[in-house]
Amino acid sequence: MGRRKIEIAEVKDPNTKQVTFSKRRTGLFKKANELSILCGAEVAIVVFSPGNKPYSFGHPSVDAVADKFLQQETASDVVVDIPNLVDGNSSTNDESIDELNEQLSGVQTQIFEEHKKAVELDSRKKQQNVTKIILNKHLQRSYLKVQRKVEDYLDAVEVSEYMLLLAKEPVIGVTKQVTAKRRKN
Amino acid sequence: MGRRKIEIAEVKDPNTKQVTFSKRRTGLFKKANELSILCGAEVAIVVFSPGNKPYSFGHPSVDAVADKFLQQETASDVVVDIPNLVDGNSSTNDESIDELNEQLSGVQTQIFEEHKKAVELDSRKKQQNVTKIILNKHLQRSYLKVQRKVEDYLDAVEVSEYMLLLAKEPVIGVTKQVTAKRRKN
DNA sequence: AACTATTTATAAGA
DNA sequence: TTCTTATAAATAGTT
Repeated sequence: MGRRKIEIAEVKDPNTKQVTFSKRRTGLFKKANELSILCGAEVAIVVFSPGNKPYSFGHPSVDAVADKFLQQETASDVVVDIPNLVDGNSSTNDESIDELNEQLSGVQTQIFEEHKKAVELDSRKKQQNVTKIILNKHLQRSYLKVQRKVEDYLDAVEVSEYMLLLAKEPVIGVTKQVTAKRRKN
Repeated sequence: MGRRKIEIAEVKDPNTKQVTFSKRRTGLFKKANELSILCGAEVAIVVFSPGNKPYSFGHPSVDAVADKFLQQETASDVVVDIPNLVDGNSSTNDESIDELNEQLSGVQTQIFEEHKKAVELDSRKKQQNVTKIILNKHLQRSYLKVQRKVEDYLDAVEVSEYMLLLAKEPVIGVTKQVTAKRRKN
């Protein structure tokens, strides 16, 4: 889109590279803004320049979109991780595995929710200009809660570890069921 | 850039909106890819479609760029928050405040490093297909460490809270010094 | 920073 | 959806 067509390959001249970065970053953010308005889409972009300076665009905000994305990532990890533990190793008792999975995902949901609260507290902290002291105390409480949940969860994992030792055959049903919940992309 | 010029305003027809989103999301990611190659820049994009489906682009990866960005955000928060606490309230002893700030940022650095380790462990977990059990135990240890640091830090904050009660005059020097470290954007 | 000759993205239509 | 194409928009090289 210029006087000449250029190859998409690293620009060697540092000065040209910086100019190109500046122009194209502006263009990219403009496109992102148009996309968010035209389609009501949420968009977050983070870019580090050749000189490693951070630039960001977000609608409604980088943090809001990032949190939403990371939560989905976390949630899908949570669901996917369980069969990795069980699959390919097996068991003699499908029902007890199902039950275990159910217990685990319950605990994981709790961890997730607590973490979400901690993150939300942190965001609020940025928006309102409240003193650090009070909110950090809330954060500390949330961390404590998360930590207890993690402990509980690890106890549950120990149980499932033990069950693996007793296990004999692959539990394909569990894997299938959970794989379906994995996100694309 | 089409048969007609369009206003940058929400597209009403849901079908057109979906088509527009699809085309423009493709275009946006293409531009992002070109930017990353031409300029050697790190780029991460997350978009939620009108139907709330997540799409992402990342070079070298969304997680890598997001982590880097969030770490900077965290680090800058840390530096910026201290003067907010002190500024506009005051003190009688600049030296002791400076010293306190120094102590606090030391503790904060430790918190940050521990959190970084925890995050890195989590990323590694995704990449390698190691069992969940072992890594969660590491994570648990990291969380415990972070928590202890947070406790230590909060103790330090208590001290500074106490100093505020004793304080009488604004400490402008501290605010200036630290404000300069705030990132743009 | 501005300016354009060109290339590229894309809105509408099939 | 995918393709086509007229047109709008972005931008590479220049000033």
